[in-house]
Amino acid sequence: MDVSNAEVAQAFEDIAILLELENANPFRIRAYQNAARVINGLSQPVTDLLAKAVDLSEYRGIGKDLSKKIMGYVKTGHIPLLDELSKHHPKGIIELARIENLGPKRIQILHDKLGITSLKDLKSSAEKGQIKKVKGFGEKTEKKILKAIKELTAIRKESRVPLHLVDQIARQLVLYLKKSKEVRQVEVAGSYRRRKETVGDLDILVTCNNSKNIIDHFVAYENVKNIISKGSTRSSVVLRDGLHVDLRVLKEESFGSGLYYFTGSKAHNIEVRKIAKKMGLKINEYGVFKGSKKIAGVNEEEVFKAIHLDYIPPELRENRGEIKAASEHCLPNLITVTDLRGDLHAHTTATDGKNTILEMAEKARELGHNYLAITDHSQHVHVANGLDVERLKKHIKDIDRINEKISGIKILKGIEVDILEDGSLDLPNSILAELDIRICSIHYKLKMNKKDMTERIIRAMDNPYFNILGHPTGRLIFKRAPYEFDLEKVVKAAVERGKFFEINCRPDRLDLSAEHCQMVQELGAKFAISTDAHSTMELNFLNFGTDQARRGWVEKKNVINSLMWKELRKLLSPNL
DNA sequence: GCCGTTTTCGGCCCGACTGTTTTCAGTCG
Repeated sequence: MDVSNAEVAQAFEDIAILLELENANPFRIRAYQNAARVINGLSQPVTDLLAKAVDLSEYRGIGKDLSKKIMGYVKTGHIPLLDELSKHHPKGIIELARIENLGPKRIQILHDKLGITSLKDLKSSAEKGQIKKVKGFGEKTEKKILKAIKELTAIRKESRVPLHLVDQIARQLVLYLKKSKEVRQVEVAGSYRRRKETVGDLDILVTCNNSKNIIDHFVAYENVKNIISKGSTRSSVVLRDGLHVDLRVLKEESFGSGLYYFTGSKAHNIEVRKIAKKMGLKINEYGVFKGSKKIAGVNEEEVFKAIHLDYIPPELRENRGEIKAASEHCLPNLITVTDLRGDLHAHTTATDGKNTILEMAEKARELGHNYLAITDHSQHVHVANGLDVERLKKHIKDIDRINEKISGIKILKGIEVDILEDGSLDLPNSILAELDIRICSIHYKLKMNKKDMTERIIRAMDNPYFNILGHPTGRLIFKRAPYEFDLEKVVKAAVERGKFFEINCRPDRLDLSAEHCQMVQELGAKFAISTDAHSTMELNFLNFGTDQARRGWVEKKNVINSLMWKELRKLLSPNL
């Protein structure tokens, strides 16, 4: 059966909820939650791994039993334990756990006392005022439940927001917080700081002179829709656009340990705290402690040092091997945005871009680029006014002219040429030969079967003029799944043929994903981090792709646009 | 259910806030 990783993870999460309802061993429950997280973080579908006879129990957090359950699920579409648990509990009970502040204990109580087995039941009981009468519940809880139901049906649970949108919200909020005279340090932690492609909520940390005043200032922010909690060191609100924001007030001597703690990820933190414990240390948001003596906490560097680890950049903190690497002093030398010497994918008014070659060139020069590749669409992409041979010839001359006119930057003559259904390229080699760079992308016929799509891409790579596979998986965040193909096969073919993979910086693409970056690098291939800019403003996107690359452990030596044009040029010459 | 420099049994990260209590359980991150 074709079972996606998300489905396997969901099944394990459901099992965890149902086990909680049965008062099962809490560590057994956690094992299912852990495994769900591990599966969600895999770079390849479990179905592929199993097809290659990979032993899933090699992954930390998946043991013999769960590995067997996954195999069974892939084979039969069922997990007997889940089926069994589902028999004991009404169908609607799992969705109850999605209501805020409603956990397994309270769900069980509501079930026992009021016979509630679904969201619908919950809603009607709350409306009738029955819930507040149950021991342990009260007026406020009942109101909260009603509100949560309303919100859940309004926005569903898919409340993660793309990083680039959160970026803007976070910047504004940080500026607002800094307006208060009480504030000394402000830092956004959480998955935002780890630069995940989507963010669930914002965790903001501050140090200040007076914690009550800063929390009052925080909840008074004009975009706050409602206040969830407001204590002496912590407050939680929802902004008008639906984003949850937590503010935590820290003491200056604990800022580093607090920042570390709230940056996460949770899986990373748990692992590190286990290590600390083995060393006889305790690590929490207030510092690293030996007995009652605090030995670190002012900054993150100090925290890492205290537990004998090299400094781990936030983007790597996912418990995917970074802790071991840090203890063995072999963390990757991650690419940074300032390592990049130029941009290898941009469009102009010749096709579907908003700015001219000259405008794009000037902006790229302003950004300090050594080069900018102009890579407009090829003829098959009619909707984008793609270039045919004649128009491309003229385009090449136009670029030559701009190069004569402008100094301080090299404009590369390029194309984003379509990979056609049969694996041929959308323009003849005779014209491709006149270009400095060729990005090859798929824009149509996305729904081919896996085998055909894999062959289509590899056949394209057989063309000596093929340089870079553009937005390699075609996914659009929240909108479109990657097309089906065997990435591993394609990477191996690319390595043999000297072809490269784009890390497309557009916030709605971020293609390759972090997990894919890691896998592609491990197989020995190299990357181009490119904006795919359709306007001068979008030339600023480089940081989003770089964040993604860093999350995928990508090293500077494996990014071709970290080279100056003189060096890069050799890598792009056709292998005839 | 997972895991192993306490290694095949016996542990498993840690604290804040809320609401309902009158000392704490439940939930969350």
